[in-house]
Amino acid sequence: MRGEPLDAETIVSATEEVLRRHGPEKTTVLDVARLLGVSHGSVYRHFPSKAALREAVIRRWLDRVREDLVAAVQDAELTPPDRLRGLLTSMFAVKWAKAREDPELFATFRVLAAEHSTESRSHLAFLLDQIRAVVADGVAGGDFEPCDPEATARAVYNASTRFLDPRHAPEWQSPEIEAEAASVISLILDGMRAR
Amino acid sequence: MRGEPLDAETIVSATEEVLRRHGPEKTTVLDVARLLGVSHGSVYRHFPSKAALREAVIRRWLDRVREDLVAAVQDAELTPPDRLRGLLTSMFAVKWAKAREDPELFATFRVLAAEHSTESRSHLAFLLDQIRAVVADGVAGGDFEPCDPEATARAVYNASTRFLDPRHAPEWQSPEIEAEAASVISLILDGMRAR
DNA sequence: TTGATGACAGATTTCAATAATTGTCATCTG
DNA sequence: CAGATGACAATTATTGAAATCTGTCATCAA
Repeated sequence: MRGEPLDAETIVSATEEVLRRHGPEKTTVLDVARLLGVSHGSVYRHFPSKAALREAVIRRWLDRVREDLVAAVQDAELTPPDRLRGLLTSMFAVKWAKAREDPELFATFRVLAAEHSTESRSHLAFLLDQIRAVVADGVAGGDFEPCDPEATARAVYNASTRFLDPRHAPEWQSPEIEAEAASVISLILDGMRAR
Repeated sequence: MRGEPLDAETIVSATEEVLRRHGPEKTTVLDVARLLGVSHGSVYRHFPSKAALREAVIRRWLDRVREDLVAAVQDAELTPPDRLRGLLTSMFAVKWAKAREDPELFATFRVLAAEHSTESRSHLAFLLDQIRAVVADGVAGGDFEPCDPEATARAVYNASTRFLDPRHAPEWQSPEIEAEAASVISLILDGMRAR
């Protein structure tokens, strides 16, 4: 019924657009099909359920957050402490930027993320792994106190919860948030540095 | 219409009871009056609005949390680092206990606290002050690195968000939470200890 | 006089009927 | 045949009329 062939990617983009316009509660498969000019049956050819479609949307969103993060981290010839500071600062900045540029859309993705814990968990695993790698480097090179990098990475992440967890997004509007984050990062780094 | 005189305290207790039974969405002033065997007009003699009544409930609840915390902190002759560890551990334990013993009631109070930010803020100020006092002691006695106790207390609190903020209560069910909290506390203390 | 009452207006919530959505699938089209 | 369609049953959301609640206040009782 249309010129271009309908594929999953196109459907995901259309879904994102509908989500942007109507929010997570009011987007229906029918809306998505309408935007694409196809019947809703065609959408079900590519996704087995509405939940699967929403999951594809959140997966792509999280993929892009990871891309942004990788782009933001300049893996220069810095020492591990400086690299860890840079990594955390970038993690915060990437999330804060997303949350600030379009708070409603961010809230929408937060709902989707809460719905699909598998995707959220694998995103968390990625973040932890980024931290763990820098910690391991620092321990190996003697910049950090000896420790289990896995456990320490988790502690660092946990201490950063306020600056990373979307549930705290409202607080990210405050102008003080940058100073508070810097203060926590310094506290963490001081705790890890070799004596 | 009743033997005992109706006072604000009695009304607050009855409101707590109704909240416990019906949850925050479904408790009405009429329910409270019914439980007390008075007309709802009598409730309005003591509280100008339903919001004011709910605020009184959350104030008393937070008062009691503070009492529990003060009781839990043994101000023994410990060094400031050990006292800070004990303080944070107690703060976590008190909140976790409340959340675990009756999750629905805890969720109810969370709703009330979100409604009345003034009360929440003054509760936060209390917690920060407890931390600040120990930090100041430690800095004065040379146990901690020199720092601004006010700012450091805030950093310590921010790093503890995951273990203190009611929005994270679901995670407090996990058996790993104690180990994770201990790990973050150690990270924080290592960062503060004098070198 | 102090404190309780219940009628009342306006706002909010409930509930059942109505409409829309989800997911399936037999059918159609190129 | 690959891919799209829309009728359909089951589920979920919307709607609007009726019920309930909030907050006020004139009235009453002790």
